[in-house]
Amino acid sequence: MSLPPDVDRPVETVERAIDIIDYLKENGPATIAEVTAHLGCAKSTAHRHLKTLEASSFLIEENDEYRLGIRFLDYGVIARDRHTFYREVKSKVDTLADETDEKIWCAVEEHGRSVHIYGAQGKRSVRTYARLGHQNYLHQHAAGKAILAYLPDERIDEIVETYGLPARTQHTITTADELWDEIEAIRERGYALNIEESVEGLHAIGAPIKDENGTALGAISISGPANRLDGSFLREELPTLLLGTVNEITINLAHA
Amino acid sequence: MSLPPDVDRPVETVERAIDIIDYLKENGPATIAEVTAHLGCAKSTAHRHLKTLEASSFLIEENDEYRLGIRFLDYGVIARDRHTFYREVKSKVDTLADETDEKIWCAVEEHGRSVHIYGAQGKRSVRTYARLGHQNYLHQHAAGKAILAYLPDERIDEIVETYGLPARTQHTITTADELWDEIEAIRERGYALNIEESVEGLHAIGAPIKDENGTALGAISISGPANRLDGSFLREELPTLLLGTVNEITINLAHA
DNA sequence: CAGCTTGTTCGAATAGCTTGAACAGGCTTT
DNA sequence: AAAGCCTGTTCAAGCTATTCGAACAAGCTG
Repeated sequence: MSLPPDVDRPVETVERAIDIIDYLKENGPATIAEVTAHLGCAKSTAHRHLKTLEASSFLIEENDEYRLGIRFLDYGVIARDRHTFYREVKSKVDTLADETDEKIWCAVEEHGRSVHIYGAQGKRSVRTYARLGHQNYLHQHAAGKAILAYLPDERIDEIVETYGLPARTQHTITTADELWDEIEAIRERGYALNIEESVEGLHAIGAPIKDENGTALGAISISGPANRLDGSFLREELPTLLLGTVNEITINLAHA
Repeated sequence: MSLPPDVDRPVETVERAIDIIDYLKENGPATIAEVTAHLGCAKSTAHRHLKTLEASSFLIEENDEYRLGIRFLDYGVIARDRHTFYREVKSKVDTLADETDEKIWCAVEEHGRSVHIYGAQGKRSVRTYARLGHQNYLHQHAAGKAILAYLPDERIDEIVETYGLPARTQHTITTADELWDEIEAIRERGYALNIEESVEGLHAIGAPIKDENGTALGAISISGPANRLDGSFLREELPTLLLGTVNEITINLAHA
């Protein structure tokens, strides 16, 4: 919960190791020379770090290049499976995908951002930038906004202050005033809409899964092309379907 | 490739951080006190490490406990998506699951072990210990044995020497002689069988996906209950189906 | 065969990690 | 209400272990 901490005296050696991992994540496989240049340190230092990370299979050496190991999947899957409602949500999300034939995402909040922990595609579902495990800004998409609206007000302020409101498309919410109006609307409706705010031509609706205090634990969204998800389908039929599913999940969670 | 290296002078501070991550992976969420006890170090040291890892969202603090962040999924999914044949394999595996109604796994080899990078379930597919991202011994299951048989002989020796041949069931191969006989058989047939070697009551067949040199890059397996996967279905129909799929993938890879 | 590049090893210096004690805050207990 | 006992957190000092840079080995290229 909360936000990533500002550590007074972080363990710099560990930060360097994380820096390497992040570099490989962003830029793909790299040689020692490349990593050395990125870190701005001695070649021998980079070498020692890479070999240490390789010993635990976090990194794999292939043709004189280091890359991220599939081992990360193991940790990610375990983290996901331990999430309170993942198992509960999975089957419902699969059902929703079958019923709507559209793309369904389930997201949870971590450190003031949203992470997609499960996705199911219907027959006609579109591919977007969204990816399993990817961190997103809460204000940029339907599931994120649904989560945001059901967090305590002071928490929302904190998050906006920390990350700002960067735009993705020309429809993305970029000012705090707009955001609070939107949150008001979401709280009244019970669900969030995303009208081309994350991807041009893409509409979506999202609804929160709440704990016993009414605070959002995560959210589920349905997304599809703007021309298909529109009018009463987007604003009446889909919300009914989605809120029904979310309601079932919430009840099951309360009795688990 | 190859095996995890024996590092001469590893970065011990990084090893400690990995130790924390592994502890949380094995034992679930833990308090600082618990981590301190596990590491056998000062409370302030554990604190500094935990906060450093939390700053990058690898760990998340919740109710005075630290747990693995869903962020690991991000790294894992990226590592998987970059794998040469993942995209190629995924759609074929989905098709196989539809055609057979059984559980299909796709595994790759890393550091002499196999990792499941994708799984698809058919309507009747069984649930086993197998999990996405989980590391397995190559000799214990169909996909692993298929990979093993198509590695260079000296590599096989290395792997057996490093990890030994631990048993899972009473049918698991546990001696080098048995293993070499099995490898011989697999090389002749072109596919591997798993007759209750990983789970009692579970049969499976696996076939390798090879690069231009004939070395295994990974493998695909079909598994199901022993009573259903048996006789000519297991030894004729399924192999034909599986080898056909694997062949398609191999050809597509060669022209990519 | 020389010259470049790569990855790897090793000793010395000093940066920074670890420690243990002390502080603050939230519980429960008396 | 106060005392006690947990937590998590901070800080200065000592010494461990990281970092550096140079030297070595090995593989390619011209």
